[in-house]
Order: sequence, then C-alpha cells, then structure tokens
Amino acid sequence: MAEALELSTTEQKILEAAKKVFIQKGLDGARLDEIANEAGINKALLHYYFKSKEKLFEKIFDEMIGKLLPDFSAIIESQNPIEEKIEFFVHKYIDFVSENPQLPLFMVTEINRNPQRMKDLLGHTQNFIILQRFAFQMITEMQVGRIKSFNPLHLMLNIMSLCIFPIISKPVIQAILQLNEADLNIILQQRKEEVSRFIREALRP
Amino acid sequence: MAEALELSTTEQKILEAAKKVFIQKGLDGARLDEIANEAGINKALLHYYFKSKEKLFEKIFDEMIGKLLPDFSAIIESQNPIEEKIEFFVHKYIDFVSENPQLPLFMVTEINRNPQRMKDLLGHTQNFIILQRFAFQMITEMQVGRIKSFNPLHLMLNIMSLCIFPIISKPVIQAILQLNEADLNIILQQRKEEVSRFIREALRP
DNA sequence: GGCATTATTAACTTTTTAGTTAAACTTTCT
DNA sequence: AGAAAGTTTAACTAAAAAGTTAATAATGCC
Repeated sequence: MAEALELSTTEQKILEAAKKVFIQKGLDGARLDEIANEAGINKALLHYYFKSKEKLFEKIFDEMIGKLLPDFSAIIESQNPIEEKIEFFVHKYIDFVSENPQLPLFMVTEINRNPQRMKDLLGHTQNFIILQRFAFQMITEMQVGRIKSFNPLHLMLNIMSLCIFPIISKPVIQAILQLNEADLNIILQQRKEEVSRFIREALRP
Repeated sequence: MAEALELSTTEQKILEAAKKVFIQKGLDGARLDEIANEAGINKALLHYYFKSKEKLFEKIFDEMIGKLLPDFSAIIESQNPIEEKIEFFVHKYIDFVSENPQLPLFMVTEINRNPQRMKDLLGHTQNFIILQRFAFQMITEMQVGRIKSFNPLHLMLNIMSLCIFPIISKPVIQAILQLNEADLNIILQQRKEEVSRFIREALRP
C-alpha cells in the first residue's frame, strides 16, 4: 500500500482552493461550499480527505507558517559586508511579500486570533535560527564600527516593519491616496530602493 | 420629540460590547449572542436598536475609522524643528497604538476584507489633510537642508510602519521570542526611543 | 390612576453552514 | 470478468447563528 506517498490530484486541488479561500476570508469567513466549488468537487470530499474545516485549516496554516520567513540562509552566510546583506535582504523581502501579498496579514490575523496554535508549532521551522545568526553578525559589525550601534532586536524589527507593513496596509493606503492598483504597485516597488537607502543612512557610522 | 439627541444607556452598552467583540473576533467571528451577553441584555434588543449585525458593525467601523489616526494637529502646527516634531510624533503614536493595540489590525483586516467600505467613507475624516501638511513641512525642511532628502510619502510610510507594525505582529513576536506579556511590553516601550533614534540618524544631513 | 409610548424579554422561525450517509462510479488486482 | 478497495456524488441531518414576534415591563404624560 503506497498510500500518502503521492498526493492525489484531488487532494492538491482541495488544498489549493482552501489556501485561496482561507487566505482571502480567514478561518471564520471561509465557507466549505466555496472551497469545494473553487476546487470543482463535492463538499463531502473535503470531509473524505480532511476530517473537518478546522483540520483543513490547520494543514494550510502549518504549511504557510514555514513560508512566513523565506530562506535567506544564502544571503546571511555570504561574506559580503553587512550593508550589502541588508540591502539584498530588503530587496528580496519586498519581492517576496509583493509576490505573496496576502500572506503576512493572513498569518498575523490568525496568529492573533489563536496565539496558541503558533506556539504549538514553534520549532518546526529553522527560520528563527537564521535570524539569530543575522543578529549576531550585526553585533559583530557594530563592534568593529562598520555600522552604527543599534539594539539588534529593534533593528531587525525595523527592517521587517519597513518591508511588510506597507504591503499589509495596501488597501488602507490605496483608499487614502485614491490610487489604482497599478500606481500603488509602482510605489511599493520604489520602496525597495527607498527603504534600502533609509536603513543605509541610519546605519552609516 | 427629543429622540437621538441623547444616547440611551442601553444603546451605549451595546456599542461598547459590540466594539469589544468585533475588534477581538472580527465581523465574521463575532456572535450576536456574545455581544448581547457582554452588554448584559437580550439579543432582540440588538435588533431593536440596530437593524442587523451588518448595520451594527458599520456603526462601530465608522466610529473607529476616525480614530485610526489620532489628532496630531497640535504637534504639526507647532513651531518646533522637524526632528523634534517627528520624535514627538513617534512617541505619541507608539503610546496611542499601545493603548489601542487591537485597533490597527482590526482596521487593516476589515478594510482588506471590504475595501469599498472605506472608500465610501473617505472625506468624513480630516486626518489626511493633517498628514499632507506634515509632508509639506518635511519637503520644506529638506530643501533648506535641515534634514536629508527622502521621498516624503515613503518617509511617512516608514514612520508609520515602524510605529504600527510591531504592535500588529505582537503575538507573532511573542511566540517567536517566547516572551511573556510584560517583557514584550517593555520592548515595545523601548521602541519609542529606538525608533526615534533610528529615524533621527537616517534623516541627519 | 390610567393610557400611550418606549424598552425589554422569552420563545420562536429562518437561514446558513458544517458535517453525514448511502448509493454510484472508478480503479486495481487476480 | 468480477470482487475489493478507493473515490465521488446527491441528498440528507444537525448545529449554530441571525433575525422575528408577541407578550410583558417600565416610563412618561394628562
């Protein structure tokens, strides 16, 4: 019996549909009928493959949490000077959240609504260790005076904030500035350079 | 007939309860029974005062949207140098979101789920104009060389991001860093100074 | 006091949505 | 071919939540 070795097409279709609907509407707002429609199958199949709405959601959530922080090991491990690393990180990160614009808000909302879920899941991901190493590198470079000294925790919060928050609040910005989708996307692309420069200037010794 | 001139106690109790539950659980997650319980009244009274869940929600939402940006006119209008204004703004803003920690995520989530709602509501608030004036001041100070030149839109997005995002992602940070509520709050208070300094250094000519 | 208006409730109906079942269809194995 | 296991569906039930109603209690008015 080779069960579970290979995902059936139906199972994948369900997961994709569920991902789409859950991310768009959240756990509470999502409807199983909508997921079934989206996947082009009967609702009963959802229960056949995944016992319940909750279980299906957890599957999606667990899979997503690994993607919250993409794999930046290559950047971190490289021997480039820290300013370049940060610049590269910012570019890559803004690209990443631009390609997955709904991911941050989804994760933040659902973790907020059920913090325990995330606590239970910690350790399943190595991303924290990578961030820790990054922080350690920062301290080293601060000590040799290549960049100005900041609390590394806050510095990393700053970098993350600058990259993620405008994506999360896109609809708010859009409404306030009365911009169309295309114009706003241009602004968000500009940010790669603006944010890089902002951080660079702040860190310049 | 003096109707609607003075809010009845019951109406206020309902609004307060609804605010609490809606902010905590969102439109989809909130239950009318829970709101009624919280307000200490019968569920039918909700319909007596506000026709439907949707209508009640809109009332709350409309009231909240004005609070998204508190009134900073005093700071903006003062004659202090721009660095001091920004520093004061950051302190006040972090205080504000710390006191209303659930507000930003609530607004962002619901605006994201129904962008039209916010677009319909624009103009009801004067906050945008204040921000515009702030941006204009920045440009002036950049021209006379008191602060380094940045795109003012991005600069304001940066300031907002640094103040708001860590509050929004509090549960995520808490889970990752394995901190208790008290310790995390200390870190968020530290941010007032860290963020001020970060921006100050970035802007220093 | 008693009548009219407003406020409040318990119990009910309706609607929505998650979850189940039994039967039909497919695939696979011998 | 045909039995067994796996897959899929239409139609159903159960549960939860929104919304309604008709009767009761409180309030203000003459």
